[in-house]
Amino acid sequence: MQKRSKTSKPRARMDIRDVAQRAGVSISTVSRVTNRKGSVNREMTDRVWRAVRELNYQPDPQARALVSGRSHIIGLMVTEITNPFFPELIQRFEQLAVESGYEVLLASTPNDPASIAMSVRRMLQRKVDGVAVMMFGREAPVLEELASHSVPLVVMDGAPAFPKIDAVRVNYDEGIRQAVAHLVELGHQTIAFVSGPLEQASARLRLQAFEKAMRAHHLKAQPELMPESDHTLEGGMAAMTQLLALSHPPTAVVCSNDLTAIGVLHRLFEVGKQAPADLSVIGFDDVHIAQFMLPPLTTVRMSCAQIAKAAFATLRHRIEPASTHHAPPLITTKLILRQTTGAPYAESMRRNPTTRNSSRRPAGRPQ
Amino acid sequence: MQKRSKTSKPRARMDIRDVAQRAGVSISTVSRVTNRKGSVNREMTDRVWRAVRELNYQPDPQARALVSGRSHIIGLMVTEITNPFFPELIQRFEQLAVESGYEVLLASTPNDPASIAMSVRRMLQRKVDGVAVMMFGREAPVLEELASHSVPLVVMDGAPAFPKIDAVRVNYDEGIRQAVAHLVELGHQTIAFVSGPLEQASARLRLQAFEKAMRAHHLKAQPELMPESDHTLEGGMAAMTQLLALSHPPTAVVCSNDLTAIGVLHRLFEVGKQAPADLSVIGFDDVHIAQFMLPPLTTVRMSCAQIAKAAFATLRHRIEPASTHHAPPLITTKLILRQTTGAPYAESMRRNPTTRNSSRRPAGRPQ
DNA sequence: CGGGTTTCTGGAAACGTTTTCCGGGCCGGC
DNA sequence: GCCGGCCCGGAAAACGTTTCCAGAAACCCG
Repeated sequence: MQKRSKTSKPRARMDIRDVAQRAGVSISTVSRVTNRKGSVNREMTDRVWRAVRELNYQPDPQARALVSGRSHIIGLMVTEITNPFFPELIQRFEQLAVESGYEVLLASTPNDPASIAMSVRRMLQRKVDGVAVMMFGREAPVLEELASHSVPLVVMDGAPAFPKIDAVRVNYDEGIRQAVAHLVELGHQTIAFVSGPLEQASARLRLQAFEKAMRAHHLKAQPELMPESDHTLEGGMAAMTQLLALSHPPTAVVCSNDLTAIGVLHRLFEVGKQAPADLSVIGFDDVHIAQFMLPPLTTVRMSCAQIAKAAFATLRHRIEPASTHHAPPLITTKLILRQTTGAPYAESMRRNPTTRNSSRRPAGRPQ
Repeated sequence: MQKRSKTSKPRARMDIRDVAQRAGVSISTVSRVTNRKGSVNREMTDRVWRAVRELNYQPDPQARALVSGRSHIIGLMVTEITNPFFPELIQRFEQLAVESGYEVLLASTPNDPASIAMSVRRMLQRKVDGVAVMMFGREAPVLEELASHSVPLVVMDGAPAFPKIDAVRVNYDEGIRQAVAHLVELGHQTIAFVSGPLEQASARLRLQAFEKAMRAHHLKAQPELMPESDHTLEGGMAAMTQLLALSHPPTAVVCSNDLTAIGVLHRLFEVGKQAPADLSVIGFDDVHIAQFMLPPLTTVRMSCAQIAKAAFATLRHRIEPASTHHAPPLITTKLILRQTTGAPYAESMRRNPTTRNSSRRPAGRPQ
């Protein structure tokens, strides 16, 4: 105890011993009070809290983690950080984490297995309390390694649930069903779907939702109308190039995400055409910038706030089983009508420049 | 030593003691070897490394941090994570950090002082080795608090250098000069500038660069042609609404960032006009999506790779003065010509749809 | 050949917590 | 009134490192 007094210079940070001394109790008591573990006398509790306030004591997370084994850090693994959907998701997730006393360790890895493996090692090494995984395909090895160390895990993706791994579940069907129904109602028959990388579960699920919706309308989903892309702007352009080369090009395209849709619109522009007059385009995600496209992009909205909330809730429940936990809801999706969809073009209106401008407004506007 | 043997169950993680035992040396020696501090016999060094490999030993960062005081964590404070420029920056920065053995702790705070203060506290508590600050105005309090704890600090913003704080310096002048020159060459006389939030240093510097460029061309930068906006899509729209209401609206608009420019384009679309026929628009940043706008956005490019590199290099140099450090270069900016700029409309060409298309290519192409 | 200096090594003390263990006091029951 | 159990508080043992310190060995130079 007088060992402390040897250090002559005033230390910047307060110690648990300082608090104990000031409150006139032992350090064990201080620990018990601040962690709300074990029971201590009411009066002592007050004294301790007072001392904590007066000295502005903050326990050292490192020391705490060293002995307790819990770091109060949550790992966040992201690949496609370029996709504007993710920053929003990240921000929301981080906010929730902080509110619950966790820090967020970021790992924005490229999508190759080596980098991912490296990130996992880092997470393990830092002893994260849990990991949230945002969308990469081939997640199996990651999940396995983390799960084998029994690190709580949540994937924000409708991945088929591994035994010990939670997943945020999204109802892709509803939104995509609405999208296809909308197009059919406008009179479209040949509808294409530009899918994401099929190694990703979410991309597969979206594709399946599309196929299901098409079947529901007794339309054939032909393989050449369903190119596999990669959820990037460039990928969208490439896919559109493919579709334009077909002998019977589609009159409408549903895209697996907004970035793809924007790429499609861009390619369309490059060949001197535009939506919705020459092609109807529907995106997915409803990223913030979608409504600022020219024309504003019709898309299927998926609330990233909901996803972040569900993801964090399930993760937290795994980490602290005591915390209250209402089973997170199925994330909903729904069509947002804007201006990239309209009736399939008729020859009558195609080569008429005056109607082109007026055709910017889509034909039917339910809602 | 035989204390260890009491633990009967096999522990998952390897200890420094395991390594020492296996290599037949003391733990001090192991520490010295793995940290490359102090000098040890060549043969022993080999033995230690071999043991490390064989046991797959990874030191516990928590324990290491506890005693050494260095956490090997770098804080990353971001506000406008919605701005697509930042995800790219974040990813690059994180990658550099990881390559140098650091982790990145993310704090994506809203822009209010309370949240920022909270984030700073978290950083301080986790004993980050350094902090990189990405663009918020009113940074003074943060910087002061961190600096007072002598935490190395770098702001990615041309902020006027505080005494002890590094800043990545950007040459805004060059790119904006090119932008204005380009517009003047096309024949524009009344050129507007939609600025960012002037509490941000970077926004102020961009505005000043514009004013300087205008003066260089003997053009007046009138206040009503320089609305203050906020670097968001919505802000761009609002500013454009203002500009459209003027009795003598501008024929060209330079924007403080791409998001603003996209907002401007969108508002233009809403009133039935378009770039470049009715208005020339130039953005700033050259975010990836800019080239996918319809029409592709002419903008001033600022390399986020360069910024990330410079930021990390300066920060690292502060943290480990030993590390090699070439003074990071002034970040360059330059005009990227795309399709949102053209000659100011003349009545003769306005209502002529055929020339409209051909005017998409900007007239002059300096550079 | 000896003394001093340098190089190398191991032991042990720190770092700031949580947690276990134990003892003492108090209460109730017999 | 005595004993058992229960609550509460303190001492001390971890946790896994780095770092200080001291001693041994080797080396250099006179």
